[in-house]
Amino acid sequence: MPELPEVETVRRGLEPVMLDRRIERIEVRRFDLRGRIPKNFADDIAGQKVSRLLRRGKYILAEMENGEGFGLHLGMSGRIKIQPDGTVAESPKQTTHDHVVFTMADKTKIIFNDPRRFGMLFRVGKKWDSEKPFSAMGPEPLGNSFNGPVLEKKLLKKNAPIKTVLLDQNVVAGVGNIYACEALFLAGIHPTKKSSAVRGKKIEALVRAIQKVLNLAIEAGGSTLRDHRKTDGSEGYFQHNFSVYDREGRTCPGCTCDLAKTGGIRRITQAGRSTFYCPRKQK
DNA sequence: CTCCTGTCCTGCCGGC
DNA sequence: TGCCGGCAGGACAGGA
Repeated sequence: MPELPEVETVRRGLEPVMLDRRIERIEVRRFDLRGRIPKNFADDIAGQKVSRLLRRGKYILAEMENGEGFGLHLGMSGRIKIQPDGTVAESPKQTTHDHVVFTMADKTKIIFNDPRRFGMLFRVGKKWDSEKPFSAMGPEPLGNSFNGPVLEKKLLKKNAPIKTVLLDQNVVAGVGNIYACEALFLAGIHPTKKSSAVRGKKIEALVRAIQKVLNLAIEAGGSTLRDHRKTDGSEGYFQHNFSVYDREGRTCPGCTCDLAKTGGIRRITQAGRSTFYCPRKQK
């Protein structure tokens, strides 16, 4: 589920309850998420104040007052639930996959829930930027270091289809299956086009398309297909603004095709993932 | 090295 | 209604 906009939505939801607040206690109920939560995780982190709350790609990073901290990845189905002290109890079904519970000094509970357990929770050092997943990670698409020339350099090195390459976090951070499809549609680029064959103005268009779709999705609170929720439990609504994703056989925005003739938006499989595109507008 | 496939895990949806 | 196969927003190992 969570791509950059969903993760950013969650990060923003965490700010008011976690930033500059002390974590009193951490209860890890299940350690066997992806990569396993380190045994000492709770002891290492609890008792400290959160001094910064960042996002890098699809990861949320919490930096503690001693400069170290932790990383959180929501995987496919991860959610963060925030419960003020005294919240009414949830049903067993809602709490079954509550794997980690952070209790803040003011007794607010921050719960990491993840049915599929593809999520990750791990420690990072002061120089997390030069550690494992982050050191090789591509630029932040909404930051200053993402532009045509930077993207072009990366795309030139690849022979895989452009859609597949956009999913590579070392090319650009935070883009996943939904927003790769949407950005390619906006830029008018066919998803099977070879990465290295996307050149010049198309690259500029792709940069703008990625930025546009991510910004719009953040404003909408992300896309809720099944799992994504804001930290208050409400849904994002960008899924209502999809141009092609999950719209096989339907028309794209502003479409003038005869659906009966064209069959509308197509769905193909690339590198094991569904790709949606408009064969008329994407070349 | 690059690229693709399979795998991790659970839940849900559609078809029969 | 009930069961079963297929599919899902991600990341990564391993094989070609």
